Amino acid sequence: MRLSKRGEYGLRAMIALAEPAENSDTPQMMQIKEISQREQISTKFLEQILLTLKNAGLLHSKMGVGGGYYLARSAKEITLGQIFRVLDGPVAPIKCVSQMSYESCGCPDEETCGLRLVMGDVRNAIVGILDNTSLADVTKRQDAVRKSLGR
Amino acid sequence: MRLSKRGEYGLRAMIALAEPAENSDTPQMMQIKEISQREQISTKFLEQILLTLKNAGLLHSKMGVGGGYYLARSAKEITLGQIFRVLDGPVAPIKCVSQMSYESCGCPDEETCGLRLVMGDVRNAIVGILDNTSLADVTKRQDAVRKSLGR
DNA sequence: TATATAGTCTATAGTACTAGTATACTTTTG
DNA sequence: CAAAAGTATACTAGTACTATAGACTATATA
Repeated sequence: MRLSKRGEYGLRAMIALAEPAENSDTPQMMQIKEISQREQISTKFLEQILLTLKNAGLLHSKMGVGGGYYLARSAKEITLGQIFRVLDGPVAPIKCVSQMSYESCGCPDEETCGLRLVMGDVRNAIVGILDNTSLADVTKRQDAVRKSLGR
Repeated sequence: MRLSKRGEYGLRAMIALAEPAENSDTPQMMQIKEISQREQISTKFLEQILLTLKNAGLLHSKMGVGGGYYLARSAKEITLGQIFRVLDGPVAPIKCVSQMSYESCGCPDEETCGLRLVMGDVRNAIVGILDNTSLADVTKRQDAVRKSLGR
């Protein structure tokens, strides 16, 4: 039940982009290098990931001097589920319970397959979290933890 | 967030072994071939999987004529989580939230890492299902579905 | 005790995926 | 025009996945 490195880095980068800048309430524009240094990610690998996210419509970018990446929509409107699916594919642990990309798993009787029933529950649990957590929710939660730690 | 074929086949086989035989309440002994035919799994691949499960103490076996595999404990005492971990390793989507095999994920500040907080929730949701669902629960549920379909 | 049955064990092979590297663009600003 | 910054592909080393093969060991029973 693993999140790939692409997924992990992509999610971390998106969260970083969602964090409000020092003196502003609006999400910031950041360069690949800034993010890769801050999150300890290979710059070249991160380039690919951000490009994928851009082509999927979750990020916008500006080329040239003073350019960088920024969120395509507000942090409230981008969920972790959207990001995850772009980078790691379907959320479902097994194809026969995937809503977005169903495929039969070849078991003798899908309707009464016990594994399918349970994995459906697992899918729903994961989707329930990822699709109902926005980037804004994440940064809010980070702030709450920081405050509770007195930082 | 994928279940491997090994995990899928292993879980399906264990569920099959947990299904009460026609005229008895006790779990049955089944041969590899029976299971592989019924569940449409390559026999040779299934051999390996059942062996792994046996070496992990979840199955017992009897060699020779009239032999086969049977559950090491009652279906009530074997959870899907136990089977999953033997075949697919840790349940956690990311190492830094794994209880059974924790490892730092190298992010700058683990304590306030938003991704870690959310993935912790995901882990708990999955574990909550897999560790609280026994093979007996699965077969019971299958029966309920069969009945509701009038079979 | 011979024989068929059934599980055990180890090796290996093809394929796909992962996690990057490398390189050569294109666009924008000053 | 030069430098900064993103775009686009191609490539690669390593690992994991999904098996397949073959020889071996234990058991029942005729």
